[in-house]
Amino acid sequence: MALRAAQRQVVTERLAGHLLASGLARTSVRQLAAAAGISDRMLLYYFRDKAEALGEAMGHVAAQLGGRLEAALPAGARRPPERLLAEAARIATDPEVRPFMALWMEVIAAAARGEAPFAGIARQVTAGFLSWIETRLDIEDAERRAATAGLILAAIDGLALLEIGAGAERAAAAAERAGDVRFTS
Amino acid sequence: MALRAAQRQVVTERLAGHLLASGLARTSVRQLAAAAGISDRMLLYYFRDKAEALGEAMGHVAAQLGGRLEAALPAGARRPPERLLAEAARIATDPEVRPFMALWMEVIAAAARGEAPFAGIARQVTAGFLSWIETRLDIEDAERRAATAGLILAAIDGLALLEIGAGAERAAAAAERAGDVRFTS
DNA sequence: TCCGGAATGTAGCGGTTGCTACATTCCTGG
DNA sequence: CCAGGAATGTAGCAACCGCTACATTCCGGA
Repeated sequence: MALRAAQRQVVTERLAGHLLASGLARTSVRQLAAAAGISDRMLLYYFRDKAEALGEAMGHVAAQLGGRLEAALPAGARRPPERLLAEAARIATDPEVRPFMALWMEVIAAAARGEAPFAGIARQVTAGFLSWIETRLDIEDAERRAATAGLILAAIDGLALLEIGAGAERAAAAAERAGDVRFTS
Repeated sequence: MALRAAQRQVVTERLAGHLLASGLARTSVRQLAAAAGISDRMLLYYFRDKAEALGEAMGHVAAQLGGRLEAALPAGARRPPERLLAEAARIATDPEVRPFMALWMEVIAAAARGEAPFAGIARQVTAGFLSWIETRLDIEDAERRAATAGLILAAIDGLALLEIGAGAERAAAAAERAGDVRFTS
């Protein structure tokens, strides 16, 4: 039966929604299954193990975020780093994007702890972000472009962190201040 | 007996060392006790519960970091934001400070997940960082100074995140690029 | 209609979690 | 020297963890 594949897809989408809503807090097999509206037995029928289920769900989340980013800031046009930083900061603090950033923080922390499968996911998503930024940056020198992309990504992630530790208003003020940043040379 | 208080202090210091070395990965009561060289029974004799033990240990870590920061960049002199950003980035990527930043990332993520006692710890430490930065910033307008401090803290935290997701070299390149940043007005 | 595999339920295994009841030893003040 | 609290050990509880063996139900093709 292809029923299994179809159900698996449905479950994956529900898991992605659950992760965006609840983060990595409630991610035991039983809790994930409950969130998807199935039994834990079936979750491990659709997926080999917990890591595979989380990996698929995170992949779905990443694809979702990718679509949003593409819509908000289409490729093609290359921007000066100042403008890209300001626009990226605006996007990252957008209420609709906030759940993605919050989840992203947890994934990175789990990766830092060495938890599978998050270490791989973190490297993959980070590389995607960096490439996304680089292709929108009008800096010719590749090395400088890479370093600038890294700094911009750091600023964006840092703003998300600041929001957790100091509240949304403070993060918003800092994001606005990012508009005053200029890059020499 | 004052023995209990003395032992509690020793245990607190050992727990702090363990957290710096291993992060929040191995923080079950039994694992914490083993790291401190005592039985789990005694850990919960010195501390009311796991949260209190972690709270005390994190407090000790924060104090340690505070001392290092004070030594590296004494208060008194106020610096332009560009210089402070560059110096703070240098300190944050210092190998001796790296364990603190790694642990800090995990605490923030745990706070985002709402885990006690990390939510409170995160707010407290973030406020401390922001105040530390503000008192070293030679910007007169209080609002602008606060916003700038937030942005600098975001950049530093973001660099630590980048190190996790993209490796130390990439983070170092981005940190160096931070030296090219200028603030208008 | 019945056979066989897909789909699903039931029950449980061995392990870890935070925490505690109870017993015992240690040490000090009177 | 002994009473009594401080300090410590032993054992275990109930809940949860990821995962699986086994039984059962469902359903389409021959």
